Amino acid sequence: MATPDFVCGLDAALAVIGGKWKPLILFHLSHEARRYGDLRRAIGNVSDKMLIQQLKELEADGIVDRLDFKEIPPKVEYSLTAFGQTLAGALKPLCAWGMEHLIEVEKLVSRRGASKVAKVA
Amino acid sequence: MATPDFVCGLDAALAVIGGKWKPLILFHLSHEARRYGDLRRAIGNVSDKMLIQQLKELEADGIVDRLDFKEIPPKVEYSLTAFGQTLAGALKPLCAWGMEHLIEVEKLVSRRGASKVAKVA
DNA sequence: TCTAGTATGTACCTTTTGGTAAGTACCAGA
DNA sequence: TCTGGTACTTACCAAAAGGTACATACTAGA
Repeated sequence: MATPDFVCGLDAALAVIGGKWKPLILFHLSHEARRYGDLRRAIGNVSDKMLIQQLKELEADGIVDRLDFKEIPPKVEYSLTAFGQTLAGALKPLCAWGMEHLIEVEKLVSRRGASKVAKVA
Repeated sequence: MATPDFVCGLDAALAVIGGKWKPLILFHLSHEARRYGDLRRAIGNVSDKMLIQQLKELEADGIVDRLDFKEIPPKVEYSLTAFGQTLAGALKPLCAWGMEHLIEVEKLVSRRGASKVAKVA
């Protein structure tokens, strides 16, 4: 549907940061502006396609700024917009929660993975 | 992978509340315990399969409590665990952000939808 | 000249996710 | 007896998300 009916704002927020790499991007950009390749190395195991795609979406959503230096070889810097900063701020408590309960959550997730493996085997 | 490498806690949190209906469930249960059918009507357009599935996952993750009254006809109540409450608390700022920027986000999302429709047509 | 690095695009495929429709066991009320 | 409501399950299917591999245009350095 093109008319989203967000019930609790949470939906709205997740509509923006939903996507495997977006939280990471937000996280890494919240500290400072970064060049594309720099960002990719920081995140680690992202494919170019994914990173570019998510960056484009975040850019379209007004979360990140893309600064093209028009140089050869290409140089592009990504940073958070003011809007993106507010989002990053709202994300902090959740991030803190995740850090606080990291071990529990890791256990939970790996248990899920285990049961999935067991099903396959 | 069964060994998740959460970089920023955000990942961890999203691993738990990722899923189309989980935020809504958290939201509705954060106020009070609810019977299954009650919850389903509150959320609106969920299918039984989805709601049950997500509830099971949240239960397995120790986020919600399932209280089976062992009655016929069946009566089951769902509520947040203490752990779930902490998560709901951490979620509040994000929820507030979503509410605050609801109009912008709705515009963004419907724009995405529009371009998608345009592509199809 | 050949390789590597810059940022990005694109075609193709797999996995995951979400959704529909049906069925289960049981009881109450019309 | 037939319908509807309780909570839940299952089989099957469609759509979306994610991933791999390759291509681009250009330059610097070996």
